[in-house]
Amino acid sequence: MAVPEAVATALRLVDEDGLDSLTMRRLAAALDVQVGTLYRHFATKQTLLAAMAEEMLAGCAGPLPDGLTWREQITELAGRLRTALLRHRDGARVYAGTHSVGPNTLSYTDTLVGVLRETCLSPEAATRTALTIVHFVIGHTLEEQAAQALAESDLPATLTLLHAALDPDVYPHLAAAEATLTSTDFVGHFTHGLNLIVKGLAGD
Amino acid sequence: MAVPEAVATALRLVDEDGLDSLTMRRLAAALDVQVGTLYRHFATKQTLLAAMAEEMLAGCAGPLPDGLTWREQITELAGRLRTALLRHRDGARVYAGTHSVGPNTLSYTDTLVGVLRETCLSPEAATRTALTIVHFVIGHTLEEQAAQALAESDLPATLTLLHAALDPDVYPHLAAAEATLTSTDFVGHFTHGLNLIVKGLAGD
DNA sequence: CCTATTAAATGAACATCGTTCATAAAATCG
DNA sequence: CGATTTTATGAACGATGTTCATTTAATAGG
Repeated sequence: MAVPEAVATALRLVDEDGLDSLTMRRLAAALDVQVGTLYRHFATKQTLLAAMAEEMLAGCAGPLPDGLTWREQITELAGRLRTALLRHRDGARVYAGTHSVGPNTLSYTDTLVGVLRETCLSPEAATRTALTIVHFVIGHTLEEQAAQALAESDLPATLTLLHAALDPDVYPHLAAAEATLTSTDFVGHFTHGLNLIVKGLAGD
Repeated sequence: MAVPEAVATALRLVDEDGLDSLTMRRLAAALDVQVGTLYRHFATKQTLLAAMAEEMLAGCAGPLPDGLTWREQITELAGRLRTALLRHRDGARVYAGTHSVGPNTLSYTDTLVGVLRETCLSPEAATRTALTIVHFVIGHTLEEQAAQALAESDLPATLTLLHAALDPDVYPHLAAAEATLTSTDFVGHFTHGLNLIVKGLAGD
């Protein structure tokens, strides 16, 4: 049994049945191996999940196209992280549940901080801004994939339940916001939030 | 057995031993009740967690002090959410893992959207901005509490491990960012990110 | 006050989970 | 070829979420 194959298979199982269905036993079965064998390569399930999180970020720090403004570079990098998390079912949950310090995660953060330092930011401000962007992407994608998961089961039920709860007398602003809140234009939401953050950067 | 007491007890158990140790059996024991009894009041553990998430947001939508600029109002509301999540151990994980549509969550979002609509934003932009803020707060607080959890166990190990991995030749910008990345000034990080978002709003 | 009906609590069970470990098979290498 | 190390096995342990037939408690009507 090879570790990289195990990680790839685990990600495939998550894609097929969701994170809650990823079981050490199921992974072992998919690898034609006994459960105990997995524990010779991964000390714990958390270790497995961390390796999966690392794998998901492969390529995210790849070279940026030439001729991009630094604003566009930031947008590109943030978009890459979102795309990487979206590529696998429950990807954001996997990533948020671990604290990876592998090379993919490190070089992604390094690249992001590097771009931000070019924008006349102090090292501290650049780092904090990088954290802000990453946290926003994670928070956004968590909710985006939660909505996807909901769409595969309860969608109409939850939607009408929410609609019924939205008494305009009690929640006047939510009533006006319902269309946007229940919209599935996640690209629009993501772009809006990211622009907000990037716009606030280093005037000029 | 009363539902509100059960929720309060569950939150207390989480505070004491962490979310991973919250078990239907342990909660039942703390309530001097049999496990099966819980399932007459909560269809599933997810339902329990959703009720806990709702409870955590109690008071978050309370009236805002007079005389605040809308920027200050937004900062105040975002800070309230962070504080509410921080008040309980693993609070952010509890909240991020559920999709509450209870009155506390609804009126908090309603209030936030309301403040944002005063800033000459369209209903759609106000809603998207509210989502951005909430997602940032959740992402930030998830990591803040993950760091807290780490601090109660592996802190030095992980820190030296990270330091060893930070080869300045491979990650030139991360090396300069290490001090900020490993800092525990979460208020500073939070304020920085929030200001970034708020600054980008409706350039008055 | 007694009874009939509803609500709530019990306790035992089921399947499944993460994890461990002594043992056996396989691979490596001098 | 034989010794040693690496890897895989298979069975087990305790704990978890959830279900359900049964019993107990509470409630309401005559």
